[in-house]
Amino acid sequence: MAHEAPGMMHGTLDALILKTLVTGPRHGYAIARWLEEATGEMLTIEEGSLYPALYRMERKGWVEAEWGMSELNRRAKLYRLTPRGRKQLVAETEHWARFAAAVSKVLLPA
Amino acid sequence: MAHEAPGMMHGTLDALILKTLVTGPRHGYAIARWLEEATGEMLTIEEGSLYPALYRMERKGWVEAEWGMSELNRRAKLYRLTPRGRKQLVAETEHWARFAAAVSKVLLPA
DNA sequence: TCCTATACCTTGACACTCTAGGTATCACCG
DNA sequence: CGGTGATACCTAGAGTGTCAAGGTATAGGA
Repeated sequence: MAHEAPGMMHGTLDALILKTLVTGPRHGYAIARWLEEATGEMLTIEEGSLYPALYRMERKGWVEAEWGMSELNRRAKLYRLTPRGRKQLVAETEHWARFAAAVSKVLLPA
Repeated sequence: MAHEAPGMMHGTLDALILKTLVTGPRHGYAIARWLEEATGEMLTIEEGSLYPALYRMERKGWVEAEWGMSELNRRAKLYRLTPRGRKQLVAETEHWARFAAAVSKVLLPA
């Protein structure tokens, strides 16, 4: 649903996408569906954010793309995590944990 | 310190600033210092983000400014939370809690 | 006198997200 | 057969917020 404020995903999108790929290669559309499903529609990736993010991460060497077939036998571009992507995910996860803890400490009543 | 990645504050800055003001009026510089101190240097507000954020929130009616004196008896612009600012803080805090929970659920090991 | 801390301000670049369009294929249903 | 909705990808442009890097001014201490 994402009746959320625009820009809500800012900063965490890469990590979320990378995380989606740890269990194996996935195509873009599946990444978006999986994330929605996994968070009960709480988090939604707009396609206008998703694809640019994937290209960005491909340029950085965090993921690799290859044309293939989806589960429904349709043309799809499959993204696979690279070793560097794995390292990046670890780093971003750690950063998220510390950042979230700090913000929560300030924002949420003790 | 803020050896953090650029853009880290994205989205949460307003809420953090508003929260800083619940205990009473503060001037910009004090807001930045307080937040650093409260998070053990984990979160830092760059001045180039802080002041624009305050003007933004003033325009939106979340805070009100008034020239006065700092604790050190220096000219300082004191910001005070308005009722609308208080409401905004509640909303943003709730949003943060749900957002952080969703992201953590995906990112952090169960 | 010089330096540091206090306190505020602004410009411009940068990065990311989102809106809002678009293409093509396939399955299903009337 | 035509229409519709889901799948799957793509892109241009706008909007926005954050940041880097400059700047001003004053007060106090060395």
